[in-house]
Amino acid sequence: MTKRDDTAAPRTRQHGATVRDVASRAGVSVATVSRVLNDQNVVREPTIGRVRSAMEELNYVPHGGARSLSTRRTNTVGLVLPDLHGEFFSEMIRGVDVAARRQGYHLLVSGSHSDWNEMSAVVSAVRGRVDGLIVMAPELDAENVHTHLPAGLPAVLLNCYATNAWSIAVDNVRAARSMMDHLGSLGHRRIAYIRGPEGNNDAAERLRGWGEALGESGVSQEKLLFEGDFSETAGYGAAYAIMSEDTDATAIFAGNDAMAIGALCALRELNVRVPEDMAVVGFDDIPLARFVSPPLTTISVDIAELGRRAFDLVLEAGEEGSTPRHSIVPTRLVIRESCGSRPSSGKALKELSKSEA
Amino acid sequence: MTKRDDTAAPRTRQHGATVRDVASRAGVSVATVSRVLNDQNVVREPTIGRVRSAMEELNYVPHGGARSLSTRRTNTVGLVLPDLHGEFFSEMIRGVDVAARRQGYHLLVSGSHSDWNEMSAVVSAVRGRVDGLIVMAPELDAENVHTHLPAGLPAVLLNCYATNAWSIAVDNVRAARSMMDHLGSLGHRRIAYIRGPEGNNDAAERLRGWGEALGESGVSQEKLLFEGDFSETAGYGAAYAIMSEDTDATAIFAGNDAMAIGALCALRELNVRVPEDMAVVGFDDIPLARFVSPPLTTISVDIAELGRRAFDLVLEAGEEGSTPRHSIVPTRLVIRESCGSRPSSGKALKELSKSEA
DNA sequence: CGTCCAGATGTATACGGTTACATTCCAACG
DNA sequence: CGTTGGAATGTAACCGTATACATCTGGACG
Repeated sequence: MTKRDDTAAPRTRQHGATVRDVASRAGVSVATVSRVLNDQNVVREPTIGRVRSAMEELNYVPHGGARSLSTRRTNTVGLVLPDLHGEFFSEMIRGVDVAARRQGYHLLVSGSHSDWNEMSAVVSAVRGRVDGLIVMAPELDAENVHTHLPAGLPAVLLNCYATNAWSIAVDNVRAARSMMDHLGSLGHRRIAYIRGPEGNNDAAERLRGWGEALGESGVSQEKLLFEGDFSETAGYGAAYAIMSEDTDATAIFAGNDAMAIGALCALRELNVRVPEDMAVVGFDDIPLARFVSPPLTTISVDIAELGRRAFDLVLEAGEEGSTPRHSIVPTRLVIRESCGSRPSSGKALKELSKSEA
Repeated sequence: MTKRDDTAAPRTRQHGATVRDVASRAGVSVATVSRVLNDQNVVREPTIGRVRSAMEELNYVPHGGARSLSTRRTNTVGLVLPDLHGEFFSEMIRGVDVAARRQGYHLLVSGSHSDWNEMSAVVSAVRGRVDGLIVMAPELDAENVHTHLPAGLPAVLLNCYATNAWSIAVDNVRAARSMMDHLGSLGHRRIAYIRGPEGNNDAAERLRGWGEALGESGVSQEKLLFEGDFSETAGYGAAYAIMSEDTDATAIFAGNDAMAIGALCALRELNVRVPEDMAVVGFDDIPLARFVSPPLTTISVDIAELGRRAFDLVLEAGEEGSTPRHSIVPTRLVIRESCGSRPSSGKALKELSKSEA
């Protein structure tokens, strides 16, 4: 293999020009070209001009990958998700993207992982492509995720508490309790709960919030807890169960909006009026929530904000000598009509156009 | 600067082990390690074993960036979008992600670009980080986008026709015509249209489909075309205009579902029954479409499929000697109740649970 | 027993940048 | 006019991997 001749004209090739091409064209060294690129103010004006026009003429675009190898910084964060379906993930991606762009970072997204093996493979595959990772593995044991992450790669766990690891989560417990407070203030004491799937972190915490609040008001969980898996059909079935069993419940708290909407369907079929005969509330504030009848009282989670903060945490985790921190993002109680504390209006469009402003 | 000593034990550093560390530990050369990595079947079994266990012991993970620089392949595609809000982009990302993963590719996402300058900056910044690009620049002149893309980087334009450039688009014209056919078969002749924003490709093509079909049935567009910008409020306003002016329209075809839903709200306020007094149809089949009352007849676009195909096109565009091709993804007419060809049932849940199966 | 050959392994360069250190240049100063 | 010193620029060593080519190894063969 012949040694490369730097002074020759650019070789014909489909790949773009390099610093060396620019250097020889401008009659300077590669170092100078690099210095102009990263505009350190050490190059004299006339030289800068020569280099700039050489870059122009050759249509030079820096090679990000090569730069990364040299600087050991990719300016990219990875976002590893179990799935990409639905509003949650889309908002999450958007939040991270916004924060990343603001700091000049790129975003590498990877979704659709059914198990940790697949995730793990991806997590390995991105070494050298990202400076840090945001990982969401809701069904996995928090401590394990942490130890399975490549050492030295800053990582933030999403919706997942773990000692000795960076993480960020929605304040599910407090949110559930605030919903319980609200229902309590409306006079509800026996509040049935439709829980999310076993092993899901969010589900567990929301359940805990409900249970704690219920206990403090002196009501036993017995007969008030119903199985669910976050799907509409689960909520539908649970509502039927709640109405057919002897629960004395006056309100239904569903672990997420999808189940709440399923419950609403069931109650309508059973001719149970909402909220007059039974209050129904959900969790998540999905876009649909304001359109169902009656509009659903729920907990709003600013998911994009979650994404933004997660990104900031990754940067923080990447700083030398920083120690793991757990961040919690607050939620907001959204009172609509399904809980009975607000008169029915039936105008979804109003709220809709407001939210667009 | 001292020359690196390959035979020494791995230096302490926060960055992971390299091929050299593995090589010296296994008592072989870096070339052999590399060969084991890319398992070419040229290394003898005992050697493979030594290398493998050395990798294990050092917790070695290949450095993707370095590998890319060497092989000139990143196994990454870039997805450049104007925005990340909403179902469309989320599904698009999902579609591309699925297709990419299947082929062992990573996905670099970039959204939230307000103008072409921002996009252009990103497109440049990803040189050396991606093997190809999927670009959506709906408001930009197709020919221009193409010429502004870095030469030699395979790129596929989304929803954007351009001669001499790879592109893929939804078959808006045919879809709009099929909707018109359907309305025609229900006896509608004077069909009002609420258009999307100027300069938007989808909007223009859907409008064309409507106009052509209308013309062929001998009806003038005069008085039947209404302004809109794809927002609910625009549909809301347009419906008011349609009802107050002397149009004789028996059906409203909105350029997208959001406007159709806005129109439904307006008609309800005006006590116009849908579909008895006025048929309303949309375009896109957003999730909400089946939940509004009455459920909306619309055009379903398999956006994830669009994404998958776009990815395949990028790979094709990257092949040596391939010539630009334009791909079109088909749509599906979804008949619900708002057009009047189906009896009202009021059970959204049925369709919902079916779609989950 | 020397030769030859194929298969296994090693050496060194390239990928496209950045940057520590070396060198050059030139004006100011003794 | 020789020195000196700081600014501008050049040289070459890296970043971590892949791979063309060189070298080595050992068995088959004459």
